[in-house]
Amino acid sequence: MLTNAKLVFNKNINQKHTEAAIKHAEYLCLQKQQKFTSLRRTVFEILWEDYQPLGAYEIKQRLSMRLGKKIDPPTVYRAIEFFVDLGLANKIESLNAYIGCPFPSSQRSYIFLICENCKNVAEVSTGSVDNSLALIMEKLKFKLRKQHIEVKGICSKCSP
Amino acid sequence: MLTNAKLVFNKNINQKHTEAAIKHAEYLCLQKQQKFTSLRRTVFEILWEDYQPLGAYEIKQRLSMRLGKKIDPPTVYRAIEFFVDLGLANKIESLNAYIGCPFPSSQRSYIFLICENCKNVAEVSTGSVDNSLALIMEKLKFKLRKQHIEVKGICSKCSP
DNA sequence: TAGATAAATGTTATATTATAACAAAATTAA
DNA sequence: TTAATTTTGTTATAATATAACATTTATCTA
Ligand SMILES: [Zn+2]
Ligand SMILES: [Zn+2]
Ligand SMILES: [Zn+2]
Ligand SMILES: [Zn+2]
Repeated sequence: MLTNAKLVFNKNINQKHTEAAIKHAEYLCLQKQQKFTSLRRTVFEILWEDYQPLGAYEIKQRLSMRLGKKIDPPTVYRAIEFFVDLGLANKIESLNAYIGCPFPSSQRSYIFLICENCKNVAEVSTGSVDNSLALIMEKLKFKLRKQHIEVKGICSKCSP
Repeated sequence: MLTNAKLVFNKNINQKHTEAAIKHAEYLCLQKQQKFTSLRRTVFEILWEDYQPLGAYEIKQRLSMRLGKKIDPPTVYRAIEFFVDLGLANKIESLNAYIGCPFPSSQRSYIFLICENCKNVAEVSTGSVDNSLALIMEKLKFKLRKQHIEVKGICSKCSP
């Protein structure tokens, strides 16, 4: 029953979650003395608006729409980097895409489940894989700073 | 003691391993009715020559040197794709780089250990992480086709 | 508050990674 | 040998990302 894991599907993300994410971002920025500027807020909202991985240029386009002016790549990449550095967003490497992090305060790491059929991405936070990994890293005397797990296959909704 | 894991460091890769990898590639191509052409062989050798992740354009340059003529990107990407599809090479997503696979026939999957200091990459094949992952995927009814794990930190040689 | 300092954003240009589309050559099949 | 298939060559371009410097905005200090 996944008692030791948390799963986040995009369909389950709603206005409430988004608002909570924004609140959390505001709080974290305050705590870390970082500025949650208007531009950054807008990018953050975009990252959450349908909770799907977005490419930088897709974000750029949406940002441009919202602000009613042309936006250049560095503007977007800077905002993305800001949130990734704070752990409030993640890059999905195999998609070159970015997504808000639903477990920003978790000490655990995440697994991204990428459905090759519907293209939806879910994110699961779990301790068991973390533990297995940590054990191996310890044996290898590898000081783990960051782990990144992406899984591709077919999600439950897409399989018969 | 890592009895249930195999680790491959680039320093431990030598001529013998490379030759074995080539033999295996030849065999697999024969088995799958794929052609291990001269061009592909050269790319394969490059992928193994110092067993470090190489970007496509680095491979392109080395290939160009070896063949003494200009090589265009599609030529390189095709060869890379050929080996990745056969499971004889892997892409390290966070580096946009490619590396020969030292466990081509393993049913297990791999973990890439990327040292942020010396930039070396090791590859470890282990069952325990696989099992943890498989368990979660089963619970989530996610049909796992492929998993990809990248770990960043400091390797044993670089830590005091 | 004025002026100095630092941080964020704007702007232009360019680097890096990857693929589309079509042509020619080489291999394999009929 | 001709036809079909696969591989490689070639040209052009798409997609992703960053460097460098200018301007604006926010923060600090005197
Ligand atoms: Zn990438
Ligand atoms: Zn996350
Ligand atoms: Zn699906
Ligand atoms: Zn190292």
